[in-house]
Amino acid sequence: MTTAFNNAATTFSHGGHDHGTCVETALAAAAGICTKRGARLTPLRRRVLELIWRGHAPVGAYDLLRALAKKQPGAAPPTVYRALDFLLAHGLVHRIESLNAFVGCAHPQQVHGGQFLICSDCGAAAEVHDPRVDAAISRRAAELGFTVRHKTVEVQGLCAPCQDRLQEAGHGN
Amino acid sequence: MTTAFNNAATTFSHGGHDHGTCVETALAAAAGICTKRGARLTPLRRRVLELIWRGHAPVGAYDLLRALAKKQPGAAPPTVYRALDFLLAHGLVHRIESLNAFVGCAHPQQVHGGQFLICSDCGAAAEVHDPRVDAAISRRAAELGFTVRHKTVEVQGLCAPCQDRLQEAGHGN
DNA sequence: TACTCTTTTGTTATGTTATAACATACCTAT
DNA sequence: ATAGGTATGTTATAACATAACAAAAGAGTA
Repeated sequence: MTTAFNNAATTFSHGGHDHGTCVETALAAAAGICTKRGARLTPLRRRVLELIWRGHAPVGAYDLLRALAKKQPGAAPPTVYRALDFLLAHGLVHRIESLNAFVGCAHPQQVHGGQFLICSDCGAAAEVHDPRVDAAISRRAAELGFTVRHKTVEVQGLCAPCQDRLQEAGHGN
Repeated sequence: MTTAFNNAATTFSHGGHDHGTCVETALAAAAGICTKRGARLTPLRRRVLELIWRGHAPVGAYDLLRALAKKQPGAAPPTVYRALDFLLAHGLVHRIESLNAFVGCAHPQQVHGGQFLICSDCGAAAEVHDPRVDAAISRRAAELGFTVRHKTVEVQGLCAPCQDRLQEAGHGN
């Protein structure tokens, strides 16, 4: 299967794609995975996942909480953190360490560490899986006798559309 | 110059090295760099850097604050965060995003992003600079039209000594 | 020296992120 | 129906970080 959502081009396309498709695909995939594993994607967990998939920019736990609280007055920090724990454990979302925020996983079929390109301008985070990056890290760790449990790769910078736009804006100055 | 401190072997050597040398070397290097740049390594900043270099495990800002407060009753969060800002700006320490903590920089001569191997057992973080990792990330970003500003690479796992020790402990079970 | 400008530090308050601990409700299988 | 596990509600607090303004300390100059 080729997941059509959340590659770098889509992630950084700034509304130039049908985001409803991203959300639907992600929720359907999540439901399927949970069923297969006997895990329960409860309404609350599903709702949190849906809120995370509202955009391609990582979302903070308290942003989720505020959104959740609109329809669910009893919501408190543990409500959202417990849902996030579940989603993280099943590889349905990733935590972006450098932002203390969470983003939907583009490839939830198997749990994995992610590599992320994070645009400082539009805030979107694209998940990439470069085997060369992965291999280079694993190789270096092995050389040093270090056993890898989890890799975090987060690259801050500017996505192509934002570069273009900023350059445009610069012409007038 | 070859910096003898804080390579993976030293970092993960668990007291099997003269740590006083690490600290002295780091402080001397920091002093030299600041002088060269016309930056002021004030007693407070120097003290914070020294506290960070007490060990090879990343230290939280509030741990630093508690240590600082023993000899400096007026110390408050901004005291330590401002010192950290200075040290970060001059590349004398790194922030470990996945731990919200700070560690001394092994190669402060030029400001740079770091790659870290972080042992989940002993807590030590070794700074590595693998050009292949760096190149692989840059190459992938370039392919996607993404301009890199800062790379974060943090690998959680087990260092060699901890693996050995845990295996030893396992024999009895 | 006295003045002034800049940098650094002190101080108080608050914002933001995350978890502990215990109570309640809800499924599910016998 | 009921016991045992899983999920959620609820209150409180821990841990991490910054805003805003005041005071002090350094550096250059008249």
